[in-house]
Amino acid sequence: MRLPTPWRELESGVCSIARTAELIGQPWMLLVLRDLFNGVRRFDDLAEHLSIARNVLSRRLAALVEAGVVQRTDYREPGQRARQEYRLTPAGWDLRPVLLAMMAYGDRHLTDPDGPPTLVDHAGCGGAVRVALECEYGHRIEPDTRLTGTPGPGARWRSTSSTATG
Amino acid sequence: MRLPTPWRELESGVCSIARTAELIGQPWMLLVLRDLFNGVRRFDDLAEHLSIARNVLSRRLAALVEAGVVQRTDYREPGQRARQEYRLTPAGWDLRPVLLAMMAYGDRHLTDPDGPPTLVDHAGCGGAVRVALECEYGHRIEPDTRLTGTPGPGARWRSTSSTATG
DNA sequence: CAGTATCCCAAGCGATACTG
DNA sequence: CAGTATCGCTTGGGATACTG
Repeated sequence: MRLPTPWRELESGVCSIARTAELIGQPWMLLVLRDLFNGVRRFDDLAEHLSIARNVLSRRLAALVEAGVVQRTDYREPGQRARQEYRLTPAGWDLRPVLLAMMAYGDRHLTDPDGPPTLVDHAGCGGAVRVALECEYGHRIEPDTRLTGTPGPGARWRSTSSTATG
Repeated sequence: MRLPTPWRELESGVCSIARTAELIGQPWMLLVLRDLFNGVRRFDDLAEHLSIARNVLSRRLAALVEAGVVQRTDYREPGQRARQEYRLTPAGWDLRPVLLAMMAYGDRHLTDPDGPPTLVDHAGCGGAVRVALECEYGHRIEPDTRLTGTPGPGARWRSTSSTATG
């Protein structure tokens, strides 16, 4: 089915996916975030673990700080000299579902036959963590469940009959 | 806290996030996927709507096909000549949570004051769709809930005390 | 309409060297 | 240890032109 031109009205710039992609779609960004979620906090540790050029890492961290995803802080361990660390902000933690959804996809479709390299569990009870879609009325959304996209308050586009995502 | 060197054992190559990032982290990829989810299926429509160079789009679609995310099919509308279309495979639909999680982040943190540009609803009941984290025993995972990462069957790294993601 | 081929050019990665 | 500055050099995007 040929989509009507209204789609043209949906500028990439006012799309939440596009805006998020602008941030996390940069090279290295997702891996930097992965390491931050995993508790790596120091510049040199990130640089070494990722084997990323230091100037690139510097730019990426700056972008994360500017986006409010990461906070740079000075701290001092007792008896040691001052150091700096990069720590996710609450906004940063809101990216966790993105990473976990990516991990779920990779585990399912891109993994060696022996199985997933990493298991993530709920620290409280040890249960495996899943990413689930649901609607506000509590219905589970299965992979093939139909979704509809409609213009929201900040929209610059008109409605179409198309589905799935926006 | 200084992470111990075991982290070095976690090659990026055997990380599900890294592998998924290799696919969807390429420039344009996320926007191509967004349009595919939204029902855009024809080469020229994608090229025009995204304002992407045609050769780049060609490469991206090829990568998606090779990854098994998209299937290229010939079809013919009655009375029309044959056309081709790109359609998400079931594996492709498994990327929907990634896109929706990105959208949720963008809606919350990167949106203009007037609100989100697009609303996604459960087609059955009209309820707004949310991305939720939960553990296998049904506990909700809030943004700040602690998670633990441990080596899985396909791991090439040793355990650490670190948390959150793998 | 649906691509592929070719070219040019800039962005930006990586390496290295340098400062607090 | 934690970065910034400089500098090639390559990758790869964009425009254009060309085929089924």
